[in-house]
Amino acid sequence: MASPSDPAARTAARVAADGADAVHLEVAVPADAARAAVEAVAEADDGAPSEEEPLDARKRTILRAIVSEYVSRGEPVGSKRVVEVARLEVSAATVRNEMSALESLGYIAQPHTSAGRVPTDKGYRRFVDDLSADPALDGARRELVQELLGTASDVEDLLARTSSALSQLTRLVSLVIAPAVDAARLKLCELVGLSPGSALLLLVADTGRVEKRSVELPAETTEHDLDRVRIVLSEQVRGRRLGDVHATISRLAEDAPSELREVLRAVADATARELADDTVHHVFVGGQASLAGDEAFEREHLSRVLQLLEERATLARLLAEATADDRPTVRIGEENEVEDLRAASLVAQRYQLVTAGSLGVLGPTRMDYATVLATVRAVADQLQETLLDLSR
Amino acid sequence: MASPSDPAARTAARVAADGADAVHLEVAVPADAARAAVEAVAEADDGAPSEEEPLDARKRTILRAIVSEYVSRGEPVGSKRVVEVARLEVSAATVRNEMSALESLGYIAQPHTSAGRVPTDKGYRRFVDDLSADPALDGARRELVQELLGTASDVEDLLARTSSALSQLTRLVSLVIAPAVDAARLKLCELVGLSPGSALLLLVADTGRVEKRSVELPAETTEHDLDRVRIVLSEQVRGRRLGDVHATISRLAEDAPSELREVLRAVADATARELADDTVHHVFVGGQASLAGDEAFEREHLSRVLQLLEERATLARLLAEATADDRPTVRIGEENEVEDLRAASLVAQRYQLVTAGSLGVLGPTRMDYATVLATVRAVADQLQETLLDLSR
DNA sequence: CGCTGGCACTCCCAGTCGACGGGTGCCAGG
DNA sequence: CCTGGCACCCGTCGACTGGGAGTGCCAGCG
Repeated sequence: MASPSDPAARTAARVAADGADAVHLEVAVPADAARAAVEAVAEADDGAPSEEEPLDARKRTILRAIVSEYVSRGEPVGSKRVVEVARLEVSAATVRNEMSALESLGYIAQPHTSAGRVPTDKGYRRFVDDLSADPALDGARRELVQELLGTASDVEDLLARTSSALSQLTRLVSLVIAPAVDAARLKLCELVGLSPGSALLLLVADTGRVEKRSVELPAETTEHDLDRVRIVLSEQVRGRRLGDVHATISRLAEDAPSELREVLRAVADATARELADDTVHHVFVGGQASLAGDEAFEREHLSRVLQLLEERATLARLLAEATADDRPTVRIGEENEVEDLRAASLVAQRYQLVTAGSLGVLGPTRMDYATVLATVRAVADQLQETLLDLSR
Repeated sequence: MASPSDPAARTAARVAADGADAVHLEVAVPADAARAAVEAVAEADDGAPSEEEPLDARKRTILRAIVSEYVSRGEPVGSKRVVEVARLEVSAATVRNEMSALESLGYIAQPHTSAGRVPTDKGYRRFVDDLSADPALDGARRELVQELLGTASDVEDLLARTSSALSQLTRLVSLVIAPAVDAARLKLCELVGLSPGSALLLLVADTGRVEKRSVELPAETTEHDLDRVRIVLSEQVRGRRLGDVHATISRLAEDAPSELREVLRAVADATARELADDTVHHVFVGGQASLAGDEAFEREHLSRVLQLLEERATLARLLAEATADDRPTVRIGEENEVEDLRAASLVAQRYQLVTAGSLGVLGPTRMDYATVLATVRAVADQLQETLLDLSR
């Protein structure tokens, strides 16, 4: 599989090509088969990190087979198919008994009596927990990630491209939120007069992020006043944290000569809005189109999810909350608090810069968790690296 | 939102609500067939594309009734209903004859033999052309527009909110593109060192728009060099047009002392990308969710349209091209060159600032053109006014 | 005791049939 | 030129049916 003349181009072509009828995973299945064989013999009891009920090796194998088969085929999978795909040496009837057990444990369910089985949220959860610690992305894709994110003209552009890459690679909705800025140090604080009554306040952080706010100036403000304010600001604010700017300027206003006080107050007002609006504007969403193609979402439902994707503030909260620690997080179906996402899964990871931002993808619960996890990890790593490069 | 007694709002709500059980019809095929038939018989007016054939008053009334009834109800409308809704003093049979005539003229079509009639693209076109010159928005909505757009902290924020307002008011996909900047005058040109190897170039236009580009500095650049470059830039570039910046800085680089030349070249490089990326980043899209609710778009199709909405560059081109003159533009179905928009209509209008930007909405051909046109106009007007205020 | 093949059963799905009804086109008469 | 009447067309809906996939259970086997 790995001897191409032009690896990057080939991967790109493949990624582009198989979109039509979604054969998601090439990674997971063969790996599963191999691991299944081993565990069937060994049956080493797992360390049981959280409160998972013990599942014997064969049950685990069967569950794994059902999940990956259902993910790739999209149809309920029956006992016969399980035998084939998991290469089990037992009969379908035996598997049926096991499946019946798995069902009463809540890992799988049948859409209708006498249809095949489908993983439940709990089943997916178990599947994900049982995944090998860190699934790696295959070389070609990793190269593609590097190619897509290696260069960047500025942070914002980079994040936008990250989002685009993520959605292209996974064919899911991608979410990227910019690192919070309140801990970043200010490199520049500038006030630009646009017209007699108004000015623009510019704040540039050492991460390269630029915030701007228009300021309504008192009517009697002179050019000269403005110059003085500019100097004061530039001197006093530089080097401070963005989160402290409002307090700093407010204090300046109190101590300032009366003719400058009003102007400084206006500037302080402008910075008050800063932190509230802040993250909101910096959520990047890509690949909504993929949702429409997915049968998991009915019209009505689809519409609500798309609406959710437009509420940047909610999204930011959602993602931030899901990436509380450093490890990749998977929220499956009902595990999502948000009502509209009960049929969806979120795979997210944090990335570090000065402060952490996060990124992830959102898609139907029926997704190829192994590959998606690997991709999210790889993209997060690459993003972090490029960001580091950028502020090197 | 608007009060429920407000007729326009009621219409909008109804249109939005009954999407669920609307019939999907292929307008194109029967229309083509009909037109072919006509041309075979009549073969008189082949060469006249944009000229409207005369239509007697009753036919116009009937067409109008069919369009508005179909838009609000979503079902093919029969002769009997036309009589009711248009309050005609003739019998259904008579109307049937007229409808038959309208059909062979290509204004309406039947989805299947012996179903009611549905407007063709040509029918909508005629309907729109026959609309009273400028449909006004009712008071309540106009107030709402003002409320939504009256205040703004900066241009970008304003445009984002315009987009949101537009999609909420029309329940369609909204598109807003920022005014092109190359004619705007620069108020500030600043170079901020972020780390030894890199800096950030800031350009602020008198419209309040901020452009930023990161610049890779030559390794040997000193703090002092940077200060000198900063002064040169600040002096030489201020007041110029954004479109001329690249040329100006390139010239500066040639004339500069050798130790500054490389730095200025790097800055010039950064501004080269300016105009290309420019408009791309400043397209605001809102209300995608409304597409999902609409039966006019099949899954596959929906997905392609959503994808189109993510290609900002294409969108910008599309919209700019549609708003060549000052008047509101309506592109109905097949009138759109873009393949994926054959089932959609675009209603757009330009707004003026220093240079023109444009905004509009995109939705199924089956939309309430009168209300939508009025809304687009009102929003464009209000936006323009607020922008003017902002740079007063 | 666990595994197996066999078997009856359940239920979805796709296709067929027929009644129904809305809407049309045409025609003969005012 | 308009009208009521009438035959006809066709899509929709419900009922019915056969096929098929998958299950649960059971009796028998190693």
